[in-house]
Amino acid sequence: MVRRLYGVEGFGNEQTNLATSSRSIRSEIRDQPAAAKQREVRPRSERRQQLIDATIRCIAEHGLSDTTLQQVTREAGLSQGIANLHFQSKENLLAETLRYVTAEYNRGLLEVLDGMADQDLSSVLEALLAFQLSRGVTQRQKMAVWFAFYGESGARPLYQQICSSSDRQSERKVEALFSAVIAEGGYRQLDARELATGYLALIDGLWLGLLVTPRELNKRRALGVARAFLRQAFPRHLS
Amino acid sequence: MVRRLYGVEGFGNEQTNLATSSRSIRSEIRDQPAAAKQREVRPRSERRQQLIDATIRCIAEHGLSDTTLQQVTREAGLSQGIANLHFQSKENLLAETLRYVTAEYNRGLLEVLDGMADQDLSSVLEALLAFQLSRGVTQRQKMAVWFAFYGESGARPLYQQICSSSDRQSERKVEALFSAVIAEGGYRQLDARELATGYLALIDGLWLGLLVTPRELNKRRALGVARAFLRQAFPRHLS
DNA sequence: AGCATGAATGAACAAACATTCATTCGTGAC
DNA sequence: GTCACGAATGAATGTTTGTTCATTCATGCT
Repeated sequence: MVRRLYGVEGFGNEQTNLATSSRSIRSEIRDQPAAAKQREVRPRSERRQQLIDATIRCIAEHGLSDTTLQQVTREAGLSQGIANLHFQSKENLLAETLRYVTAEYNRGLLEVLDGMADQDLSSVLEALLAFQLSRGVTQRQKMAVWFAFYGESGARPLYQQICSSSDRQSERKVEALFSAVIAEGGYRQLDARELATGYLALIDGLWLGLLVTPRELNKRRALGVARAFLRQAFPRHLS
Repeated sequence: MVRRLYGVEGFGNEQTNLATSSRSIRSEIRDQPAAAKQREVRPRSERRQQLIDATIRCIAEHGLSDTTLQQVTREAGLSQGIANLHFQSKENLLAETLRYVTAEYNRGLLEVLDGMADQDLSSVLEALLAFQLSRGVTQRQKMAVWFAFYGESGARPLYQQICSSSDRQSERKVEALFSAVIAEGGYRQLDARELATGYLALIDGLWLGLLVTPRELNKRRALGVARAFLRQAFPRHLS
């Protein structure tokens, strides 16, 4: 529409085609032999996931501030406008990326806690520790994304909303587990809610340490610290 | 230099002056009566601090991604180019802001721990808790800045370096305090370093909770959780 | 085989950005 | 009072960015 103000229709086309072919010729000379870029049609959900994955990689590598749509679409091996096509706006792509990362984490947590309903509580506690400090959860790429959004959430209500609903969900699950452990172990003096808040804050802090000071804190030490916390609370449930 | 390529000297000046005065006239009509903005000369250090303070407010309000030099200089009530004049680049201004915030925190921590060297250890522990969850440290403005940089530090070596050197400093101080408490209380089974790592991670996690989920976690509850952690570890030092 | 659909492309655009620098003007020395 | 210094200003600049949309083309239906 706006472009119509400048350049007649037929001429516009010729101009575009000329520019395109001269560009192709130049790339053939400087880059690989033309790269034979072929257009591929894929279902919407697949494209969206492809773009979310690329966004995660870009945030981890360049930070949230320096992540651009051009980087994301290049990382995904797709064209400029495709992010807007599938997500309408950059803002929306970022929000969906945050939603995806938090949902993935909560799904994993649910699997651990609900999938072990028949096991003894000591094993569930160990499984919880193992999951929260597992390779998948603590990989730099994921933590970088997580905390990039946390950092912005102070100023962005939408991010804050997504993060806090995720937090509430996991806190409830952990609190329920701790309640069961307290009942079984007869740890009369403990408050399940307070303990869950403390444990999850400790885990958040350890993740932050793994991200920011990897020299000082590695996964093994973090696991030791977290286990010590649970052992102090539930001495009869952890070795 | 580049501007010289375009527009002759005398003409350029006239153009500039014209644009300026027509703008002033328009603002006089729409805004306050000309506002009489007067130029003030102040020492370099004062201007730098003024800009750092404005940067903190901008990051807290708009987030690190959306903080621009125009916002910062407007917030400071100064002109466009002054940030570059005193900090060379935006990148440098942000780094100096992070340095300032971390230094301020570490100075406060030092005052508490070294200033109470003559007091009994129970009081020092209480003072530590009180400081880390004090009004000054936990105000949204400061925490927002803190975590905004933490979030980006995964991708920015400079931020990571500043944050981690600050962390190391405070960890050493707290570890020394815990060592003394362990010796005095005869808590044989405890490892001061592991406990300090855990305690500081817990505090980080609580700060994050205060920032992201203020509905779920307020300062009083956070203080309760942190005190419970220390009471579990040092029962004979905390009520 | 031909056609209609809409996914994919990428050049163009407007807005926003950090940075530069000629100019202005407050300030202290004489 | 005059002068020189340099802090402060803000218009101009070039670049980068998100977004738009005319065009291209793969795909499945008839």
